[in-house]
Amino acid sequence: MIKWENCNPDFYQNPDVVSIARSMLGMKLCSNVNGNKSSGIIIETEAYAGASDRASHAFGNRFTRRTSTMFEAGGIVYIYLCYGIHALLNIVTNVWGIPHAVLIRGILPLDGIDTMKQRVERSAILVNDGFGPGKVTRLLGLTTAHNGISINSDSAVSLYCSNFRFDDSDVDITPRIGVGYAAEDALLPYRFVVKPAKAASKAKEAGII
DNA sequence: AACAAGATTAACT
DNA sequence: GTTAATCTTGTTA
Repeated sequence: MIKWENCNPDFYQNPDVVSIARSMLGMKLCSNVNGNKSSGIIIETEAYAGASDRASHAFGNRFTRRTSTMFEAGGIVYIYLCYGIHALLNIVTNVWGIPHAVLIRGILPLDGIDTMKQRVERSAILVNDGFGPGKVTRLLGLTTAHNGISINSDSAVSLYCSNFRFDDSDVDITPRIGVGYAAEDALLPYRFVVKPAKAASKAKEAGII
């Protein structure tokens, strides 16, 4: 039986955003919006290393109304609109003043399936319906209105750890998606993926599903 | 004040 | 494989 515990606040302060992105795989991401609770196991992440990373909105410490969220101390969410349609969810990391973030690109749907069905107007939720950064926020009911809120059990967004981990052999490490404009930084191995079908079978073995 | 581009998705052919 | 949908943001004038 898996026991989920509130993520330690220190977890978000770690200076190594790439290692945080890897260790978030297998953790449980929960939302509580208008009293509707839902959750999923994180199966895909990307690290964005702030000032030194050409793919980051905060490259060169660019500080604007939008990026200001990332300069806050780790442990809050950065949610922005992409292509005018999709809300993308990031976990802000590192200490105040260093704009690191981890983009949540995929979850395995877990709790609150009925709520998710309503949100996507479908009669069923499949294993890959949370695979894709815009689909994550849609399933969880998160929007840009949630930008900047802190991550804890009383918040609309919370994150939980357990002794469950995906093995390295289950994790694909690749360059990040859609950042071709980032010159040499586009090639960095900052994306971590567990394919939905594999994640589902591992979660089943562990008794999570 | 105007404009080009974007950390995407679903529905096409 | 291609493309439309859709709109905020940051940059330039």
